[in-house]
Amino acid sequence: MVPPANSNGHGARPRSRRKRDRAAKQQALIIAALKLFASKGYEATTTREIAASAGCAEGLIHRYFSGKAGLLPALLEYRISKEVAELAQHIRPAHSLEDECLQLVNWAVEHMWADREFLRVAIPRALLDPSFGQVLRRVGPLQMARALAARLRKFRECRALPDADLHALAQFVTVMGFMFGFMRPAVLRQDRKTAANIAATIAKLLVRGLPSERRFQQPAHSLS
Amino acid sequence: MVPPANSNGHGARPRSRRKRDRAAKQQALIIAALKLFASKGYEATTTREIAASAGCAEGLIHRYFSGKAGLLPALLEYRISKEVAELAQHIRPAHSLEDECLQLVNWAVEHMWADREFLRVAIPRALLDPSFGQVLRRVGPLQMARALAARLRKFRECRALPDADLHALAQFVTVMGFMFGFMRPAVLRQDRKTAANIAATIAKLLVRGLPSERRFQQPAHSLS
Amino acid sequence: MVPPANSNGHGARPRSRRKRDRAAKQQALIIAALKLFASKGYEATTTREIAASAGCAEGLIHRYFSGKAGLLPALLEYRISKEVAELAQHIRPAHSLEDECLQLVNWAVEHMWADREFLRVAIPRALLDPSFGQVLRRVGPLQMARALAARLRKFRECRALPDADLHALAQFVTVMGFMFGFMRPAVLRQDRKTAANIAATIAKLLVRGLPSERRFQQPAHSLS
Amino acid sequence: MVPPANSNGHGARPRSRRKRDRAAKQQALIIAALKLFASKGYEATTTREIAASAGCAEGLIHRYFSGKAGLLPALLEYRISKEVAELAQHIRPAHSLEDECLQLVNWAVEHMWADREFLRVAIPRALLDPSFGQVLRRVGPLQMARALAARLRKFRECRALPDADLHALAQFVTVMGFMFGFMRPAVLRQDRKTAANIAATIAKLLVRGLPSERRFQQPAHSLS
DNA sequence: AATGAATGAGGATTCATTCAT
DNA sequence: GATGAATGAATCCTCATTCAT
Repeated sequence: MVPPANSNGHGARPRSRRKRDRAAKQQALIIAALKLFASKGYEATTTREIAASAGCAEGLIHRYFSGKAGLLPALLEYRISKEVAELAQHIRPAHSLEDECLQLVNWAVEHMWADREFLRVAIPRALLDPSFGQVLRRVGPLQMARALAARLRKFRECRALPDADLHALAQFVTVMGFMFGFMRPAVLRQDRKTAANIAATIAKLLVRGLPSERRFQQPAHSLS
Repeated sequence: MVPPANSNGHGARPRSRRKRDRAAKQQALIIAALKLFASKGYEATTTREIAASAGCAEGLIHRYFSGKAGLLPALLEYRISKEVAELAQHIRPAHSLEDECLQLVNWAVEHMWADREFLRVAIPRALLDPSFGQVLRRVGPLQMARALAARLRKFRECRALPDADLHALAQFVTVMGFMFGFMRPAVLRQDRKTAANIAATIAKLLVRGLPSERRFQQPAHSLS
Repeated sequence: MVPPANSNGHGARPRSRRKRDRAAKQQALIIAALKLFASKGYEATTTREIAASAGCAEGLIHRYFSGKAGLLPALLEYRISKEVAELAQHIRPAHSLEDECLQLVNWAVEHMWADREFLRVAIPRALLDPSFGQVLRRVGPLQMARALAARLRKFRECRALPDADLHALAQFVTVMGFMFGFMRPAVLRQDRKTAANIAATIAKLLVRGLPSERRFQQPAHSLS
Repeated sequence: MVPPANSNGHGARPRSRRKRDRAAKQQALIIAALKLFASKGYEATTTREIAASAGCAEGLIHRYFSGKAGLLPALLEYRISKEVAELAQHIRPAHSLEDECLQLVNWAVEHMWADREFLRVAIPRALLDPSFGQVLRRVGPLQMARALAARLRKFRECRALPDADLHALAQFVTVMGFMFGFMRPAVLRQDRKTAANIAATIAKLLVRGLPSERRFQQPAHSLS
């Protein structure tokens, strides 16, 4: 919905003050709003600041988004449009379910940290606006968990895992990502490394209980 | 900062009354602020509303807390003073580490839900004010994790558990509580029961990997 | 200022079309402005509304009338150009001065009511802009009174009437028209019929004192 | 409703900037608003100007009148509260109906002129707000006509006058007052003297047709 | 000490006007 | 010449804070 960057083919010339480039201005406003809302909060950010930071007129906020409030849904859409499905495609599957889990937790932690600006804006909004919260759940943890589950299901070890457990595992990953990639470092100001270590330690604790190829390979010794 | 309910064992009238009144009004203001901040957000709540809801004059907010902003630290302190150490004392230790973990996760979920009003106020604040975030970490997850670790250490099974793992376990419990007791139901509007179920499923997944008495008792069959 | 409907007898196409279009758009803008100013007031009407209602671009208001304010004089001129001298020509002279007066008062009441849209715009303007007021007086009551006086002078009864009285009589007619044709029904929301009746009753009161053919002819009987 | 001037008994001392005198401030605001609305129009007057002119804070306009718009009804009430019944009591009855009529027309002209500030505000409002127009009719011409009719009825000559005529006569007086005391001089910028003369001439025209003591008493000479 | 009336800085929004297309 | 997107000055109003009572 939010049009892509739209660089005008020409090298950015002195460019007279008045330009007509709706898409670019919209995006500039959204990005400026994201930055400002994230750092000072929605209420404390003035439309004037946003316009100044985006390099355009205050009035455009009202023309394009019909008011300051309209920037919030636009923000959500913008982020979704960028993110869709780039989820777990950037990392290669590990060789074992255990390693995959550990790797995914690490990835989730990084991912959430990378997304912290958006989360800083979205979470306070979700607290105030139930419908915003619901949408956020759908496009956030729900979507992510689905993608993760799809990835995990490919492992042979999972054959022995009930579906509910598999989904729980996926959720576990998102939860660890959110807590130790965002809440702890970005909200509670815990050292990022410390947070990541805790996440890894917890993940290791959990993977111990997962079905293991190694164990499958030595079924004779297996307990039952 | 917030005077306790009112000591002054003596029956001295005029002074005592004064003090009692003052303390009562302070508390009334704090409680009113908590309720209003939680439901409408800090910025959208006016000092007039708070005063009205607390049944006293607007000016008192400034006299007692030196402004609207001063209500936030007062809120934090008030909550701490109430909560200290009531942590895990209300539930009896389970008979096994496994059961204890499951039980604690359940408890943590309930606990966070019960605390949701405070969290609704505190989290957006922590996002905007780093020092608030740090304090919150100390009085929140950190304190809780310590208490939980102390509880867990009592279990014999933990002898085999490195200290880091034990702390990770404690953190795991707080994380599950926060996510499925607060974030999911209160922020992302997920059904509370659903959230609690996911928490329990994840917890079961994890406890499988924990050292177990049963397994210790039957070392012969144990895997390694 | 407002070009006439379009002269240019020749069939020259492109230029002529242009002119016609231009004139048509100007008139459309004026009419749209009249309607909107009359119903919502000058200030509450936006140039965008006017342009939309006239079916052309906002910018034209500035090109043709050099701004919103320029529509007001244009409005005045437009109305004058339409109205000039159609004054008392639509009704036939009565047989006596008395009847003529009554008839003219009725006519004036109707006339002012028919003109209410313009008056709704013009009067508030005259209140704010002295020069507008003066122009309005000249093209309104003054012109009308002159035309009425010319008409009345034709009656034989008026020979006995000083010129001042004759002019006063003409003014009386315009005043009654304005008050009971516009002010009472359009501004003070009095029932139109009621207003017209009062006007007629007052007029009858006045004509009693006028010189009368009958009385001159039959002075002996006069008193009865 | 609007409390009277309320001079505080003390001689106006240096008087610290901050005073608590609701009634006085309300009135000051109303008077400032009347003056400004009358001279620049309602829309062109800013709340800041009003506050400055009244010597108090802008916010009070919203506290007392709940917004700029609230000043209009307040204005109406204020004017009514002052005016009630002072109507025709300031002039002594004349000795004949004729003289009374002439005298009343003069008075009405003066009265409307004295009220021009209020009328300058009220009439544009009535044009935009039907209910304002209705109220205005009731408290303006209607009330005035009633008072005038009561006065006129006392004259013996009126015994011969049907009630409808008597009321028409009263209306005639108000109409002349409004037109030549307000519309002509204040709106159409006609010279005040000229306007008053026309009013007098018209009135003389009308009184000629009224029943007359003299004529009744000396019917024989009447015609002259 | 408590009250709440008064203050006025600061913000979102509207809209006439300009000007790139 | 016509269009309507962009501009930003100017407005009403809110609300934390002050302070007379």
